Amino acid sequence: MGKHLTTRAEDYSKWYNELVVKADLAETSAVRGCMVIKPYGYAIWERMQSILDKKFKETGHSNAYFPLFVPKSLFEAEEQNAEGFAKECAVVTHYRLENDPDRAGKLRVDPKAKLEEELIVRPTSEAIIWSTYKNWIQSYRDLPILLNQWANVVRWEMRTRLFLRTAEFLWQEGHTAHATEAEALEEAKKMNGVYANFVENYMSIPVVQGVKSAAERFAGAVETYCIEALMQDGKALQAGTSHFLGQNFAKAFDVKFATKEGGLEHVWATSWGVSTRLMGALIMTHSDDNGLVLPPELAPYQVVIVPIYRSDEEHEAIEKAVAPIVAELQKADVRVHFDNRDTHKPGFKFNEYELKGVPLRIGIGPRDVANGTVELARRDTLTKKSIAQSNLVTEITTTLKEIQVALFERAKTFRLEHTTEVDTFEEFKAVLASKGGYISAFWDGTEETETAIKEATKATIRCIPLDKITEIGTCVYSGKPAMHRVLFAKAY
RNA sequence: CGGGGUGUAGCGUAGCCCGGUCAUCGCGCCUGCUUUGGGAGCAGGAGGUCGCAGGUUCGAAUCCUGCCACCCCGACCA
Repeated sequence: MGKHLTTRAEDYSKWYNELVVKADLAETSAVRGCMVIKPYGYAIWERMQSILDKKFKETGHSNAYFPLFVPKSLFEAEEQNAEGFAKECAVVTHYRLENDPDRAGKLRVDPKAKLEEELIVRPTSEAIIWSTYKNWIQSYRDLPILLNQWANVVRWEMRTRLFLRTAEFLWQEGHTAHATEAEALEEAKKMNGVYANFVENYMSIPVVQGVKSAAERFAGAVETYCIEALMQDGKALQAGTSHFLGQNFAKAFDVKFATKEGGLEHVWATSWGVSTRLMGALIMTHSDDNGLVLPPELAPYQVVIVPIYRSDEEHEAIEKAVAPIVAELQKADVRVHFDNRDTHKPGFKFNEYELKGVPLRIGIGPRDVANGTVELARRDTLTKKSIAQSNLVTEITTTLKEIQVALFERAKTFRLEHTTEVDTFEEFKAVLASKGGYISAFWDGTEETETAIKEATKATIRCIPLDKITEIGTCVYSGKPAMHRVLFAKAY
């Protein structure tokens, strides 16, 4: 068993933190709970951003940007939302510093510069955006509004973890306004589907699409759709959410529109988001004891070329052989990197790129130059084979596609093996304690039962799957009638 | 904010109980030579207010007090 495959939280956590740092993705910063995303980690995030951004545009959305600060009066307008985030807000109370009269060379907050009204650093932007939409919407002709923003938000969490939960994180948040309930509901479902498609096809992470129980729902939402992923330690991770907000925000911010028929109605809303937390999901889903494993779609470099030589003559011959390979791969839109550094030995580079998860590695030395071959190594299977340079581009483009699918299938198999149907609470607890993962069980639909199970086991309802089968059963906890199974798990 | 743990070079650590050639070792870094198909070898070298502030003592990494930071578990949470 690899050391990464452990359900011991402490060990897994240590493995995860070390990997994030060693693979050069990110590190903790001196600022409480915050993270520095390093160039390599950010390059992966940029890949994710560009793919998602394209999908948003394809589905009719535009990008915009709204302020970081939300005046307290606006923030508290939608009460459920405000209450939900109240305990984790950073608050700006002053706007100026001055020299400290008691400590030379030091500064203090100028007590005279206290703000009339405090500014909340956005934990999410519904409030600031809906206070703006109020001015933009008068008629049904102004609808729908389909906007997205790439931004940072701040949630003052007690305990943080690189990528998974940081005090400040990067994300995108879509905020849409619609004339009808049906259209808004459709939008919320559609964007959840966009997320599922992205996470499965680009990140190679299988997800369950579902809706949240009332207790797990976004504060201020009528319905929360979500995608749920399963990590290698058997814990679930919410990978993205899409909320149908009903008319809650329109009512709170008094956003009405004149209908075609001459009536006046509140606008229907959605919001949806994914964050740098997806980086955490990526790391925890595919990595092994040798480091990160990146799906080709997201890898900043899909192929790295490592030259092996003794003499300058050999080096020159290799450079000459590599040049056309690089050109051809680039022509085929393969992201390739020729690591021609002479400061590190091949063996060092092999390990470095494995740690960084580069999907394919080409090794080329004097033997290959003589034979017209290269050595091609796969990161996901750690296998190597010798192939002819003439077949290289085809071989590589095909293999990259294979890896993309293989990673998904491997993760899906893992999920299947870690999804257990149980019918008694004894089984429920036993499975949770032994192998974790998803537990599919009948639930009577009440919050009391949900809470009782959470208190007894730490497991929560991850979602009510969209593809649930309606059948008559008895609740695993209360024994009361239940209509369908839901997924329970311990979660991040 | 509760419970537990840890702070010694860029990183990881030994020493702490029993105060005194005690600042250890490994990785990394620098120089030179030899190396280069899986994290190179040898030789030499640089790098530390032992988390911070007090106290006890002839003498403190070591004992005492206070503070700070980080990690894990809980509460909170994407």
